[in-house]
Amino acid sequence: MVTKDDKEKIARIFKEMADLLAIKGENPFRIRAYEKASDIIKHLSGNLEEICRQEKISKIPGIGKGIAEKVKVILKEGTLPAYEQLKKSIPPGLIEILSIPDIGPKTARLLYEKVGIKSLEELEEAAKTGKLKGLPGLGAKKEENILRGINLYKTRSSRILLGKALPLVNNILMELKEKAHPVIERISIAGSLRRGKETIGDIDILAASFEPSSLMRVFTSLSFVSQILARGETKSSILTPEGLQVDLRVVPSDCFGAAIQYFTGSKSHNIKLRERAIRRRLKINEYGVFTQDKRKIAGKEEVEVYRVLDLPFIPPELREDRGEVEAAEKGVLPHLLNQEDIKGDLHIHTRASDGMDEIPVIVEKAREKGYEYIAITDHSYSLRVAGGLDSKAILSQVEVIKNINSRLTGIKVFSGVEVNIKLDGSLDMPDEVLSRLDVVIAAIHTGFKQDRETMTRRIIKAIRNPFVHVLAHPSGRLLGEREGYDIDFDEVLNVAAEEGVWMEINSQPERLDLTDYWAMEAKKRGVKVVINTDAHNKDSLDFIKLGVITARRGWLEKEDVVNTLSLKEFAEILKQRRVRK
DNA sequence: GCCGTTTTCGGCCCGACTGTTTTCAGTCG
Repeated sequence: MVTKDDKEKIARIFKEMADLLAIKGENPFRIRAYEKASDIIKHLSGNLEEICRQEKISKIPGIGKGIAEKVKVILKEGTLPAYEQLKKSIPPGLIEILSIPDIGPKTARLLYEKVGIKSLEELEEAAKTGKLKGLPGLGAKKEENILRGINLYKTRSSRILLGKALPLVNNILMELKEKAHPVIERISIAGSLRRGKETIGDIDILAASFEPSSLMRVFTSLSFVSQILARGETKSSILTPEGLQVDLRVVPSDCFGAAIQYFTGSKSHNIKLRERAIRRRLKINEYGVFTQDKRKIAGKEEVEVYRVLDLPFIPPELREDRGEVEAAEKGVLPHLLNQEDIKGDLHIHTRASDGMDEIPVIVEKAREKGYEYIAITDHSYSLRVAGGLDSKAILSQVEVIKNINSRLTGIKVFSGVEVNIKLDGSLDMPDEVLSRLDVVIAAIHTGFKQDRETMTRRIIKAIRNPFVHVLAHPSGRLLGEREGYDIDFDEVLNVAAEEGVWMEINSQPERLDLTDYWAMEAKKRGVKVVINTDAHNKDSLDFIKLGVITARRGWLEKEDVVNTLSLKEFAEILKQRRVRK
């Protein structure tokens, strides 16, 4: 039985091998091959053992005979001789010091060979006692930087949530524009933030300016700057007091398109484009696309870069080298859904359970957002900590909602529940009550640590209940806090496809669950998705944009998402499901 | 180690910044 964990394990082994080979000073292209293989396998869809058995593994671009063989060995033996061998020649503790800024493989090797450093602790000790300066290429300044880097590494909050980074970068942009607007021609976020990744390592900003040096001067003296890491004519890096790195790159405005393409990444997406350019005897850099006689044929607008490679514009959320370049080439890129396509929110809590607002307040906010409908889904009885409602309370809420609807025009409130899935997979509300609700969302809130088999059976039992419409936050992960449950998600999706149960993309910043990856897998199996906010107050309805970004990263189109339907269409779907029962 | 519109060898994305150099290596994105 091959699981997603096996993919992760193999990916980890290859990444570690890449790092160890780098420290050994091996051929950089061999190292990149391992890194690339690690990335490919981590994001591979389908059953890995099956793919190997059918000899399809070496057909995957980036995986050749050598790596394919190694994957098979790991699947069979659980480990890899070449990897074990490598670990003997280079202490694996060295890998951690590669995370220190300014220390790469060359420096790590130097430290190991000349000073015998094998771990981060030994590095810190050596730097503190001044044992580093005097080594070739290592002066007092570098030693100082290493110590500062270690401190930063230890204190630095790891990656920050997309939902936190977006408001933060808006503040930064606002202050920058306010203080430097005369010299800013164009400005945009770039990097993983623009691609909408669920967590962000650092913030990348790109600007076009005819006076880069004065823009840099303003940037490095903004109110939130606690440390300047680098300051040049075209690139500066600073740290915020929270230890978040913000990079600003400045280019002339006729290069802005090429630069924003370049700085948006991802790295592997860009490498793929550059390889494509080389085949066309073109060269891409952040200043433009150039012919062999150095004539510039694109660069002012991002779309031109794709156009001269005979590709349509590829939305930033897709640029992860997950087949988007190939899809673009064939003209089969998805028509990604937009936030305006969302017509309702089906997972909302009120003061009846653990929410902060009453239904009419939420309705007004929903109306502002242009919604045609919402569903009120408070917790069910067994979730006592959240003030869960029993059958009687839910049924009286149904009457309240009926009453509210009778006075509303232009928007409809559906009554529903977020029913708790008990340890054995049964629901904590009887079917006859569920049958009287418009929308039933099932979710796990307890017993997260069940083993894979038990948890998989539990969830499958819950979504086999004919009254359940949606599985909420299906993986249960909390970014930076909790791993998802141990489940066979392929199996769950297959059952969901059979039963016509929808998978939720929960838009809470720390959830974003389904993940982009599993949203894509759901789509492949014909499982519909619902994008909800799980709002506990009216303002949280705005989190919907995070869910939409996640859906876009999962290649979802309007047709894949149930709550893009108009009220009429959506009510019809609900009715059809009832008939089926 | 991977790959092929220069196809089984010989390439492999490209440039900025820093610190240590007196012309460049290492790191980073």
